[in-house]
Amino acid sequence: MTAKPYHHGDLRRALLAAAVSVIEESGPATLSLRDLARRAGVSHAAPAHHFGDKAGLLTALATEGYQLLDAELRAAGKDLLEVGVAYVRFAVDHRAHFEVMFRPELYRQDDRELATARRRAGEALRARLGALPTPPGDRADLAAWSIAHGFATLWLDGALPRELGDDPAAAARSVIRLLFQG
Amino acid sequence: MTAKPYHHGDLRRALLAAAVSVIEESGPATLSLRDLARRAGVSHAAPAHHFGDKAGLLTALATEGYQLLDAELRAAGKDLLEVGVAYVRFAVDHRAHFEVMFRPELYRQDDRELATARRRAGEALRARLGALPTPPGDRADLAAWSIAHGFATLWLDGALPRELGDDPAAAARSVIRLLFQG
DNA sequence: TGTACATCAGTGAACGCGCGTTCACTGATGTAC
DNA sequence: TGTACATCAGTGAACGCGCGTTCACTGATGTAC
Repeated sequence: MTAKPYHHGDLRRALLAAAVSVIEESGPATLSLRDLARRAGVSHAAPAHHFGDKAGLLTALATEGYQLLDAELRAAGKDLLEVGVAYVRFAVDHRAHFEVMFRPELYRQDDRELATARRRAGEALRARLGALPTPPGDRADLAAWSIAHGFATLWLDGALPRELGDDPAAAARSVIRLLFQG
Repeated sequence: MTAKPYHHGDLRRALLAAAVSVIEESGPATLSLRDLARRAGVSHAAPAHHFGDKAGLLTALATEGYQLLDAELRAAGKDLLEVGVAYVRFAVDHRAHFEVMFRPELYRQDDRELATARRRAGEALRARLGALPTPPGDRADLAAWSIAHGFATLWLDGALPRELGDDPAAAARSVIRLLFQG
C-alpha cells in the first residue's frame, strides 16, 4: 500500500479532466469546484490554488477548447467541406469544451491567453472560409460557419432524426455538402 | 392607496414573464424560484402552487416556446427562405424560450402538453422543408434547419461580426439565401 | 555531501449565503341551498 | 337575499443542503551555498 502522497502531481490537469466529465454528464450549470476537488481526491480548497475561482477554471477550459479547435481546423487542410466536417467533429469529440466556449457568461472574456487562443482559431477558420470563390460581402463564409455550427449543436442536443446514424462526421458531410453545390 | 390584495390575480403568467426576464439577463442557469417570487411580489412558497417545482416552471416555458415557434412558422407561409428567416426571428425575439427549449436537461421531456406542442412545431417545420424540390434522402431539410439554427445561435452568442448590422432577419436572409442558390 | 531556507501545493475548519421544499396556517372566492 | 361550507391561492416559519471563499496551517520540494 503506497500512502496517499501529499502532493497530487498534476492537479491542474486532473481538475480540468474532471470538469470535462461533469459537463458531459450534466452540463456546465451544475459544475462546482467542491465536486471537482472530490473527484480529484483532494481537499475542497485546493482548486483555488490553480485557478483562483470557478470562472478561472472555466476560462482555462475555454482556452484549451480554442487551442484544440485551432489544431483540428489546421489539420483539416484546405478543402472547405472537410473544414466544416472538422468543426462538427471537434464539437462532438470535445463536447464539454464546445459548450463552455459558446457560453461567454461563464468565463473571463478579457483573459489574455484566452483571447490569443480564440484569435488564432478565428484566423484558422477565416483563412479557409475566406478562400471561398465568391465575391466578398456575399456572406458565404458565414453561411458555412452557420451550417456547421447549427448541425453540431443540433446533433449534441439530440434534436436530429435517428436515421442519420451514429457517425456525426459522415452525417455532417452529407448535409454540409449541399451548401457547396451551388 | 389600494392595499395589496391577497390574491395576485395572474401569478402564473407573472412568474413566466419574470423567468423570461431573468433568462434574458443571465441565462437559465441562475434562475431560482425564490427570485421569481420576489420579482412577482409574492411569497417564496407561492410558485410551488402553480408549477410544483422548478422543472415544472421550465417545462411550461418550453411548451409556450414551441407554441410560439409553431405560430411563427405557420405565419411565414411557404417560401422556404422566409421560413428560415422566421426561425431566426423567433430565436432572437424569444431568446429565453429558445434557450430553454434546446436544453432538454432543464425540463420534463415526458410532459404531455410539451410533447404535443413540440410535435406540432416539428410538423410545421417539416411540412415546409419537406416541400424542397430535391430527392428525398439528400438531407436538404436538415441543411436548411442547420443553417437557420446555426445562424440564430451564433447571433445570440454575439459571435458574428458587427458589420452584419443590427437587423437579424435581414442578415439571416442574406446568409440563408446562399443555401438555396444551388 | 550536508544544511538552511524560501517557495509552493494542499489541508481542514469556519463563515455566511441562497436555495428548494415542506407544512400548518389564513385570507378570499365561489357555490349550494 | 342570506348563510354555510368547500375550495383555492398565498403566507411565513422552518429545515437541511451544498456552495464559494477565506485563513492560518503544514507537508514537500527545490535551491543556494
